[in-house]
Amino acid sequence: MRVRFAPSPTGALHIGGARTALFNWLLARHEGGELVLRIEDTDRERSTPENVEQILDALRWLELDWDEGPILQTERSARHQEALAALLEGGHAYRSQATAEDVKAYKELHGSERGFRGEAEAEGAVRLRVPDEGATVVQDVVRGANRFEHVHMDDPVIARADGSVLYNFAVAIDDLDSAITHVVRGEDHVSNTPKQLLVIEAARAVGLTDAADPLYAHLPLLHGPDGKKLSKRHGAASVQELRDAGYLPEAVRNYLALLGWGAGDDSTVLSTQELVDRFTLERISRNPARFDETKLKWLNGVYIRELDEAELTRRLEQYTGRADLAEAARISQEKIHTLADFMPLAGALLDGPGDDPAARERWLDEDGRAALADAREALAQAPDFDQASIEAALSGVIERRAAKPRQVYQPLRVAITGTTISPGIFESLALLGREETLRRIDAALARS
RNA sequence: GCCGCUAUCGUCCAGGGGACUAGGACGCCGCCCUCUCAUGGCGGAAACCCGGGUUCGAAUCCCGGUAGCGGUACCA
Repeated sequence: MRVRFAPSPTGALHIGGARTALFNWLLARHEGGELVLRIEDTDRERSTPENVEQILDALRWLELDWDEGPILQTERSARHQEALAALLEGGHAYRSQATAEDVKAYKELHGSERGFRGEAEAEGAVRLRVPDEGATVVQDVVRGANRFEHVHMDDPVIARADGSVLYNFAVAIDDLDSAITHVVRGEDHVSNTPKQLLVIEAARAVGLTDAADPLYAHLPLLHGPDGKKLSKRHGAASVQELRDAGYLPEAVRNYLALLGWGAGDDSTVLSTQELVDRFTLERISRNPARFDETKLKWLNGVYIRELDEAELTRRLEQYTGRADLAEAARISQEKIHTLADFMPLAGALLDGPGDDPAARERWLDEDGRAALADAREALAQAPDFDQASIEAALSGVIERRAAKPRQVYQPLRVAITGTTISPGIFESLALLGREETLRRIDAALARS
């Protein structure tokens, strides 16, 4: 089995594209086949080296590797020209100067359900000759047989007047030459498929190849939470935005795999290895799915909690660009859902307290300050400053004051972090160390 | 307009003629745990688009409607 992922480099890799890449990758790995990466860069305006690099960058981050390529479609133009000439020569294609307006006029004359047929001319764009009779049936692994009557199809333009080839032609020739057995791509390509199949048939007729048609599998499209096209206003819409939002690639793979595919039982958390083991085309759904970040966030939290401390530390250090995060990472692990959650939670321990007036007002009133002063003394005299000693010292304070735990812990928390939200209080104090803890408490007490 | 596709909780995924009183997950609500935030545990609300037909029996098959989506480029 040979599959391919063939994005057009129009910028960052969209989530829909990432899902397509993932499904191809899972299929190739499941079957022990090969994945070919091809860049569809025949649109010269939009295809830049920077955009190509963005695609590669996204794929690398997702840890989806490929076995061949990247093949740049534009680098294959000699072969495309050869194939184009052969189709022209064999009468399967013809030059025509017909414009979009001409096509429209033709249809008004012959009925809108009647496809455009042109006359061969000496110059002009190249159109593929679609037979008047019959139909092309796309055998789709996901959606079954789709029948496209030839009468409804326009003779598609396969090369511009200047000779440069168009998408539907290049794709067909490239898939053939790469010996692709399964074309797995988005549903937006279904109506392109009969055109590509017709190109393949013509290529075979003129002896360009003797390869069989690839099998097609069209994936249901991905939409935003509102059912509309996925875009930036839905939050993250590209792989790089997901990375920036602090998601883990393994969580993204797991989540994306669940969009348009199910393992068949009720499992939701599936490691990449399990995904590879269980993935089949047959289980792909036909319904469009919505990309909902809340579930991804939950899943990401699951994966973060599964990381060992060293690995979480490594990821956080890479994400934040900071060093020595081990201790803070350890005490934050259970509380964060994304890498981006880390600094808001634990940043104050690292960089000094923030300032939340509401928190101060609520917890550093007269009672709070008294509790804080008591806690300061207990902490100053604690025999040790590890988590257990801190807890023991503070328990004593609570007992003496006949207070509720929070009446001591919250003022302390506000004193050392400036806010009401932080990792566990004992862990936080231990991380700060006795000296820094006392310093912060004194500073809070000295205020106002 | 024309061509094509799709339709199960708010969302994702199961169920594909009787096992459905329709299952799991996220989210939501409630309770428990608890130093905040989380985590964890327990419980709850929540769906077969509508109308016909086939059948002893339909969420499941067929037809129609409706809705949504894709395509309809000398873009990919």
